[in-house]
Amino acid sequence: MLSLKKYLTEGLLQFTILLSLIGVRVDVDTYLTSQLPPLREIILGPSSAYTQTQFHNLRNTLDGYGIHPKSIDLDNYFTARRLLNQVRALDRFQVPTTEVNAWLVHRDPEGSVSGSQPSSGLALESSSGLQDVTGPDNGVRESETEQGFSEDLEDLGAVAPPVSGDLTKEDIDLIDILWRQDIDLGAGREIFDYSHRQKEQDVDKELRDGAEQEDTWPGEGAEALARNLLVDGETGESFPAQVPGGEDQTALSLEECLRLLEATCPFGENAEFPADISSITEAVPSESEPPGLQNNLLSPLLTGTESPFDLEQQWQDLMSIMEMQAMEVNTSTSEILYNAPPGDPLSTNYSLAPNTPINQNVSLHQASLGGCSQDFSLFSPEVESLPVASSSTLLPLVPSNSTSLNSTFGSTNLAGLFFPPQLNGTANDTASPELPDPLGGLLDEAMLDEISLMDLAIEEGFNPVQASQLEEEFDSDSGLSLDSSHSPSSLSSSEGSSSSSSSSSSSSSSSASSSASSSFSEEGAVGYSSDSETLDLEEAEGAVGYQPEYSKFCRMSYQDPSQLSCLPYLEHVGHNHTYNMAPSALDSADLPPPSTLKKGSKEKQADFLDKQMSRDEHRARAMKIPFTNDKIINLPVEEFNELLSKYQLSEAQLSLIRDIRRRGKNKMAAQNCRKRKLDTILNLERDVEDLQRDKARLLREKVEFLRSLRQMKQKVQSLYQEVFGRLRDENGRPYSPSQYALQYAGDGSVLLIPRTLADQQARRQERKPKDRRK
DNA sequence: ACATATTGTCATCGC
DNA sequence: GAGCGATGACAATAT
Repeated sequence: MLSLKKYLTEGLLQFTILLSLIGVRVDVDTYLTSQLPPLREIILGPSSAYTQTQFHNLRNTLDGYGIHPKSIDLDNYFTARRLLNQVRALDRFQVPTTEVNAWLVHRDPEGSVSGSQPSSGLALESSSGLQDVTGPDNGVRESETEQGFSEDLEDLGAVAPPVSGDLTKEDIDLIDILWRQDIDLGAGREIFDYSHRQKEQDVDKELRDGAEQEDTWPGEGAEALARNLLVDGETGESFPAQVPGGEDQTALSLEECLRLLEATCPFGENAEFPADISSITEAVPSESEPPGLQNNLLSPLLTGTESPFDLEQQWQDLMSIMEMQAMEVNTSTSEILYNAPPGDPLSTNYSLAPNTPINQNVSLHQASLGGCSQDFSLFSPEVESLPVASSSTLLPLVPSNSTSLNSTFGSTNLAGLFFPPQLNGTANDTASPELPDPLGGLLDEAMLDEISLMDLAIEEGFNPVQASQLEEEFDSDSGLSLDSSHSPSSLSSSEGSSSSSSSSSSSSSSSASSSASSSFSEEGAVGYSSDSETLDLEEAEGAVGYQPEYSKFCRMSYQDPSQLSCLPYLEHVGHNHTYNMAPSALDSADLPPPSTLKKGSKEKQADFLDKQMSRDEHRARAMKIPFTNDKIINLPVEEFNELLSKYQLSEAQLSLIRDIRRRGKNKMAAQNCRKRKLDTILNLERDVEDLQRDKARLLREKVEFLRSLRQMKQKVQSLYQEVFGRLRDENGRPYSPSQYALQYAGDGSVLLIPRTLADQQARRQERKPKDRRK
């Protein structure tokens, strides 16, 4: 039964991977959810395990790199953040190629990083391309899948807050209890995400069908399965499965293939990732991929020929199509464009040759600068003298398409479009003022910016090839949702726990906390949870300070809420205040009874407690201050004065008490201040990330626009040349392009006018938009 | 022993 | 003006 199940699981997985490699999208979830519940159980495991997984993920995000109040490890935490940033940066432009290697390290099951971070590795993978193959985690996070790449990453690293934000305090407490139980049982963090859940899953499984203990952990998805890791049901250890025969090698080789694919295409789409390989796509047409979608970029021009449409709608269509294209087309955008499958509208209708100037199989540099030069040549006078040569590589358009041109460019002087004044490399200024070309200004600017775009790209360390490959990660809606999830919405969630810290400081709240990061929220709990951690029982007995804002951190504290229970009197400072406790308690603590066997230990305890006391506490005890420092510090002024009035205190005592109060308050203020400072830094860091992401996305969109613009212009040019070339005078001879030009009228008619007249109109129209700008 | 990080304290400012 | 919080700067302490 064991081998059968394992074989089935691994076989399915390998088959799925294989199918994915050749471009067939396999929606595992569909099968799992709808048809084969047993299969789902086999592969995914009991659903309860998910819950457990998520519970532990709360505490073990990045496998312990998330900040836990019990183990504040900012170094690890920031290391995790750096790793996260690196992973995120993979879809940013400035990422060097070497960082992709770091990504691969994550994937390595034997690697130290992934070995210690099973959960993070998995989620990273699931967001990187195996999502459809790896069912389990996907199932849990299905709703988040559309949030995009970084959203998943977000959930990984600093994610505890958003999750915890949805949890009730009881949930947190439960998590704490589970956590401590795990710790008490000697369970290391590394087993929380894997073995621990494995054990639970095994238990569930035994209860259900008496299954064997050894099984791969379904929650880890394809990766774990591919690793052939087995988990000892008792120890929780995971070890490589000894798969008889060559299965293991097969799995490894498949995984190697995946890695290779990711290395070459590290920003692959989740499901469509394999389908992006055009050759594979050609060999095995993908069912899921909309046919010819990537080439629908030009469809507005084509579809427009059949039905009248408004320009705005057309533009929106273009935008949406480009977005879809950006999502669908990945690293091999150019390949797909030029190795388009048969039946593709672009290739069939336009016979766009691979040598077409609109060569997208180039780097951004080529796409930009080349595009510029191309545009210049496109509208340079040589074109008109070489109509045949140009049109040979261009598209034979049916004359009826001219209506779309009319709709697209309005009353455009086509001659002006293609034979503009030399000073202006673009032809959009020729749009008539009566019916302004909606594309005109935009395109014009876009074309002008194209040059600077390249500079910008270079500045950014923008790898053009990567950029062209990256266009989808954040593009369109996914990118937007990403961004929104990063700043505004994630804010709300993360702030749910974190704003407690920053809200106490009213000044920096709105702006600084407006994009509070989840890390931030964790941070908020750090300083004080550590303090509360050092609290001993004696502190909980009453020598606690009033710290209303800190009480909000109780939820993040691992301590038993029954002890601290977020009471207003909560000592946040890790000091021992027992010196001012009731004489009886004080005696028992500080004055160990002599002549006992435990004298030594008592003394040690007293010394320990003595060391725990702060200087002010020592001073207070020396001055025999009759109440606790906490009262001195945290009582409201009225009560404080009332308290002072109850005792006959010397001037020295009063002075000391006031100093204690001042210092105590200042200490808390300093802690708040430092925490705020840290929060601000983290927020700024996050803002920078968001802005960089936005910038990259806008840059990609711009590249897309320019690309489509060039294509449209090329089509217009080819149409013009097609029409012009077919015109014959009364003697049956073609018109000379140097003497005549076509002018597009607003009513859809095309006029053949002398070149001089066309030039005059072009100049006139060129002036008017400029006047309008002034 | 040294470097670095953390924490406590003081001075000062502004509310 | 007292009280208090915020914060820079420095020192003490911890790691």
